[in-house]
Amino acid sequence: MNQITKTSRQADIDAFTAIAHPARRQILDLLAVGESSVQNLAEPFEMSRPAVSQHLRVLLDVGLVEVRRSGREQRYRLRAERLEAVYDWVAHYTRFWEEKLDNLGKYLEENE
Amino acid sequence: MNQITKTSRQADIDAFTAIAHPARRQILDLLAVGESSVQNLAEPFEMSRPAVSQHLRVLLDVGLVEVRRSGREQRYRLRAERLEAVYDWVAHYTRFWEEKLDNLGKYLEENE
DNA sequence: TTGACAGGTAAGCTATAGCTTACGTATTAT
DNA sequence: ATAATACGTAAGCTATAGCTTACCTGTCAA
Repeated sequence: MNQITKTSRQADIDAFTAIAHPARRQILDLLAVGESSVQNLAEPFEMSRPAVSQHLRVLLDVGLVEVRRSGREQRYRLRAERLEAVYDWVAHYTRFWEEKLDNLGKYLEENE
Repeated sequence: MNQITKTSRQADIDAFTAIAHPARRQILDLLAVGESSVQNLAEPFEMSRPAVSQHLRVLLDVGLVEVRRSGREQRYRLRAERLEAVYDWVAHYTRFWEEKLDNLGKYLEENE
């Protein structure tokens, strides 16, 4: 369409979409341990390294990771705060199964 | 490929994928209030009713909702427990921003 | 019983996610 | 200088998500 569309990161894809793919969740899990190079991140996967790069790009676009250069490596680091919106959304639903746990608790108390 | 593939619910798509689409999250939000008919669920959306039906089908496939017939209505109801896996995954990451909150708390204490 | 209502599903289309291979570009090692 | 390493990105392909319209079935109302 226009130049901006071409060059800008697409901000319209959100964290929910980013974590929908299992490979991207796994990448985040790896980064939760600590900063890592692409090589390192790509190793556990069956897919090609460029494929992993593309997943990293998605994560970068939504701000779930950040990069810095270190020698000839690109070191990726987690930015978990961007998961907060997801957490907030799901957290609202916890009451549905926690209620049941409460009920179970009551049941156990009353039938002891 | 085979008959089973044709007729069976595809179990390979998980809750993460199901909640990736904003419309499906909104549907779940509506159902969090209470059971509802398709009509009712479809009303807030721009898209056609069949489109909503298809989203409901996805939610049904992953077990996030269940249906029962009531007269000529199909009443959908939330099964939020299926979000527990999602919750568990994201919850692990809360420490990343809660740590920061803790640090802020300490800072405030120490500088009061 | 005939029509209106509620909703699922098939068919068909478009856009794009996700992968591959091939190539370009920094950076370091020799 | 040259080769090797560590990436990113472009090009191109396939599969499918997500939508539409059209049609079908099941239920209640007249």
